[in-house]
Amino acid sequence: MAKQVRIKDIAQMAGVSAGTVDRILHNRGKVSEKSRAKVEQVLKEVDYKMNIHASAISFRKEFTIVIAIPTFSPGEYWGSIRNGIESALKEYADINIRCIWFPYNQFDVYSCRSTFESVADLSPDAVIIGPTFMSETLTFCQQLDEKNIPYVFVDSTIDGTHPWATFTTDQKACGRLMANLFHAILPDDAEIALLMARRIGTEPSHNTVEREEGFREYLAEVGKTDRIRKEFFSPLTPDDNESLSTFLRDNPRVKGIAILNSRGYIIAKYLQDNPLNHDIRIACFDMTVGNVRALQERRISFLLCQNPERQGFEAVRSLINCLLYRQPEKVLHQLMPIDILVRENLPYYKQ
Amino acid sequence: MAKQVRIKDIAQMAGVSAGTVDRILHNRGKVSEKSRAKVEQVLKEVDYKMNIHASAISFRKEFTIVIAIPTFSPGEYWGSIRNGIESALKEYADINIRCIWFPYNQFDVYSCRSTFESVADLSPDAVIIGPTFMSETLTFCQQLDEKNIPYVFVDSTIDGTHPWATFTTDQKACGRLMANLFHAILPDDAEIALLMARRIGTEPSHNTVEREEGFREYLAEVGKTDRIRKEFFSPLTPDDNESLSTFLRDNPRVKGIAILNSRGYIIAKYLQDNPLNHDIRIACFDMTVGNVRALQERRISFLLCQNPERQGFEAVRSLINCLLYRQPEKVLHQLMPIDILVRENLPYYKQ
DNA sequence: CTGTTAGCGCATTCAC
DNA sequence: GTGAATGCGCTAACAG
Repeated sequence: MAKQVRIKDIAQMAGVSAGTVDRILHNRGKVSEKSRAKVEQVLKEVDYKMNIHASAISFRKEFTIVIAIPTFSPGEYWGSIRNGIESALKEYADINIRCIWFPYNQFDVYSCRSTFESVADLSPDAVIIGPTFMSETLTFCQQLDEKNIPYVFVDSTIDGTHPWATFTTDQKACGRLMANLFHAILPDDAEIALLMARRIGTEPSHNTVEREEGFREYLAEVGKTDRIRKEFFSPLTPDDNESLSTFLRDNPRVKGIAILNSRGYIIAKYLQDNPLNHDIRIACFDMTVGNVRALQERRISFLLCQNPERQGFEAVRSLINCLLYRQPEKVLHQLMPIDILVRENLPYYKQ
Repeated sequence: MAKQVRIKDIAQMAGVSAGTVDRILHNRGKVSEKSRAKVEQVLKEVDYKMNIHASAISFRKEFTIVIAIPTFSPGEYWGSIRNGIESALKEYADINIRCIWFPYNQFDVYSCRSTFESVADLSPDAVIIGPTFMSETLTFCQQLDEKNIPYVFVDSTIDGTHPWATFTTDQKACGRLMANLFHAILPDDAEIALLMARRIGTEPSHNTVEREEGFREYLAEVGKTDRIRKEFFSPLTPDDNESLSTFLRDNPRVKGIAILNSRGYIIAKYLQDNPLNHDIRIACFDMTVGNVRALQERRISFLLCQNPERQGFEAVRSLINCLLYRQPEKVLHQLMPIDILVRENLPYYKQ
């Protein structure tokens, strides 16, 4: 195994000093054309890989990174993202990172707007954004672009921005996957209910729309579009879902219920309280506490998970790469794996 | 955010020198009871976390670690473990690790025995073992124990040994999961074929036995033990599976085929060449190239994957922790998550 | 047994 | 523009 090449070695080979090589590697400071040419020649010949430990240790600057994601109740999706971020901060505790949380209310545009404004005023070294409002995020990112502050997205992306990296899930693929599962588990003549959470005063979320697209696309491919029965329910007043009873009574061939967000446990609860005389399989998204319990008790059959912890973790990791090493990531837009959870493999995903 | 506590700080607080603190932290060298007590008192009060970068950088010793796992053809299970090991070595390139591969033939006891003997003679700093032969591994580990050489297991464990860590899958849970899936996807009156690969001159592998146990256990729990139809096939001569044809003809209610190892693609190929007049769903283990292709082409419905890359990666990682920091791992016996792969989420797992 | 000291590879500062 | 010098936190060798 060849010995690692050091800055000093490169300097010697190029007949300059270590300082000059450093200036070229990180393009900071002025360097004469002659030196630059010589060093770049050497760099082409040898495979220089910086020693990240040495780099980290002699890097004394403190970074401020701001995390602007929606607020959440314990055990919810955004909580997992936060967990991922925090475990990354712990892992990289040796690097001097000051981290400021700027949560905003994802159901209140004004909250989002004012949060983003304060962040922009603060001029941090980098930002992690969990976007929900499109135009607000766009404006925000333009400000960051102007100030040359790098930012990364978690959960989803906003078009027209220039993030350093994104860590998201392919929502359409999620929808396709959900359809794939139901197609696999249900008898040929069964119908599938697509239960959508009713949102007051807002359109359905971007994620949900994309998932439905994928869901329908897959079923169209296998020639089963006519099996879909779409219906709405109220996630906030679960007991008051009389329409759901009617719907299920009127559609006795519905053998599967797909919920394209994390509210499956509500339907599972409803069915537990108002049992039918035949089996119905439920699938939904995200390892929230409610869903996990329902999965354990077999009231939910499948859970699709988009690795939120990992999204948070990787977001921090990539920003550290950006700030410390200014190395362009190889994968700028990383799509998380979509985990399928059933009761039997659930225990191995906790942690 | 509180500033990191350094060895120097602890030394000052305890009224000793940095050298003494270092000796206590890593219990090397002799320390008086008095000093030890004082330092340990301080350590209890402050939350010391070593700066891994500083540690890594001043660590100049070269480690030799031996990797003793079965040989494999490209794209096979053990190849993924190797990939994981290599990507860990790349990630930790700054640490001076010399790594020697000692592959052995998992179908030849003598190969295993002689390989293990050479490794023991070599006296490396640490060993990664992919065990297949029980008593040979046991003897080997005893030798390592005597020489005080740490070792970790990947894939599976051997009882009676004292590994530093293990990275395996709960094979019984794998079997349960497989049963769970078939239970979910098949109509109530369907039967499930349990196809076992015939091995010449040896008993079925330990993994397979445990998986079958789990498989039967689950079906027993849901009262469907009588749905299992067990049968053997020859993985080495796939075209010569006349008995398979007979079996499937005689058991027309078999709607699912469970294969408890990675040879599902062979059955899928067989069914492609000898089509039946009804649908049969196939599920098996591991993301080998053959299985991945069959999954893409919908000839296999489900693949269960035990994260072999991660096993390899974590094995290296834990050994580095052991050798460098002598920190006991919090999780010594780590069970990998069991991923369920279908055609639609497959793309997001390549990498 | 203990304290002191010389690096590890890199970032940064300061003379030249 | 450039090179030399200093220090980051830790390990290891050495002198007492």
